[in-house]
Amino acid sequence: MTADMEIPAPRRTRIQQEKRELILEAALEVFSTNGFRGSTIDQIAEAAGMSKPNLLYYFRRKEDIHETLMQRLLDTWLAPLRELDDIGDPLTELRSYIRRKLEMARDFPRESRLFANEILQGAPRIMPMLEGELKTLVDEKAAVIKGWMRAGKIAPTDPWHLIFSIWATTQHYADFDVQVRAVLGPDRGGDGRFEDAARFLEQLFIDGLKPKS
Amino acid sequence: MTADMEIPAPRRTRIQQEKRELILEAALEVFSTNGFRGSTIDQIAEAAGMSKPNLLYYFRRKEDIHETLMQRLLDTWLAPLRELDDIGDPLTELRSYIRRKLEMARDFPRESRLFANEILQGAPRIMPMLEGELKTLVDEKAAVIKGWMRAGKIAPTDPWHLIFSIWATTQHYADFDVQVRAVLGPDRGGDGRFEDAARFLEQLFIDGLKPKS
DNA sequence: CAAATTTTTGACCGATTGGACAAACGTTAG
DNA sequence: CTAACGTTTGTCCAATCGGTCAAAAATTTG
Repeated sequence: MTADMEIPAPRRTRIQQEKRELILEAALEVFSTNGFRGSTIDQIAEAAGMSKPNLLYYFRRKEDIHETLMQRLLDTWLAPLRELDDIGDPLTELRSYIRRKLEMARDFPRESRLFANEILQGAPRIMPMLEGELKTLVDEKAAVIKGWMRAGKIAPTDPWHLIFSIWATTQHYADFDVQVRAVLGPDRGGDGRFEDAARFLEQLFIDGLKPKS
Repeated sequence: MTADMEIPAPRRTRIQQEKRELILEAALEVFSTNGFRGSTIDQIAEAAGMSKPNLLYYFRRKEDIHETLMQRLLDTWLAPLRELDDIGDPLTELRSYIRRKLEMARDFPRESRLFANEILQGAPRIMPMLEGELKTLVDEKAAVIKGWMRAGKIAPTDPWHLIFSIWATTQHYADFDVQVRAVLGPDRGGDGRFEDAARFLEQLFIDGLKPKS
């Protein structure tokens, strides 16, 4: 595509695979909390329980780690949207999409923050993917949603901004978790906050704020 | 409070004030796009059109710039929420809050990204403010909103998560601007995207997605 | 066992970083 | 003019950074 693919190097040993996984796990932790430039190889090496030269034996450059991490992330990150399907009731379909995204924010907050960091800095490393793969997928799903609107199944509005609002509201609970917990306080900021959020978001997206009366 | 307040140094010259403003303006640009650790004093100095030692004559440490920037930010950042008032129609009041927040995302995207960067990294420098000033303000406004709900003016739901969702959806257009523009493409990603967003958000928050029928 | 190969490490390097400092420069007041 | 003060800069420094390298250690292979 835009550049030559990474050589599909034959990961020899299973041990080598495992060490690479170990490094990627440690790097996810470090990168997601400090950003790319804010993270050092030493930090990642220490988190992975090995020396810096040893880490560089498995990944030649710091960027290689980040790139590998980012490539994996994107697949799993877009999976929920890919599942959004034309079969079944539209409102139910959207409800489950919101729920899936919120579960991802709960279960994979580091991945969410890694992604947010990248976008915040102007997406220097994944811009082609945003304009290509991501845009294609969103356009496709926007068409599906537009179909639902034409069929009178959901209120007519802008499908793209609808998708943005789902991303924003759900990922907020991963990216801004510190703030959410600080504002909710010790009582309501516990594990229950995701269920509260799920309840609220469902109501917001389905019924809005206008009183029933 | 937690630490000794910054000494209210008597900013002597008006020229000195102006130079400090110049530096803060440049630092806002640099910090908001590279994060704190990703930014260098040299970058800020160059953006401000002066040499590094000269910059360090006005701010002794890199952290001082960031701290000053952050303190100013917080005041203006919470202003829209402070304006949320109990007088007037609740739905109208919420509508204007959303509009004001979206305008801030449009007009002050750098401030939004600076704040997002800080939160993403765990809010190491403003945690006390989140648990103190911010929580107090949000709790106060949540009480106002709860009053509206009890009066049947808006649908009963969780006021805290409502505020979160407004923050998330509006700031998304500043923090994830690159992604928004990439997905919308050249046609719809132009200046009109904020008006589209305003229209969509108003409908979402007032009526939700359920068809009128 | 021994040879070959893979893995790990200590030592090191050049570049960049935040910051210090004294000297030079400019401006203003007497 | 000149002394005092505020401003600017070139130079320097120690710490940290990403990354190299050769040699040691461990493991695999025959």
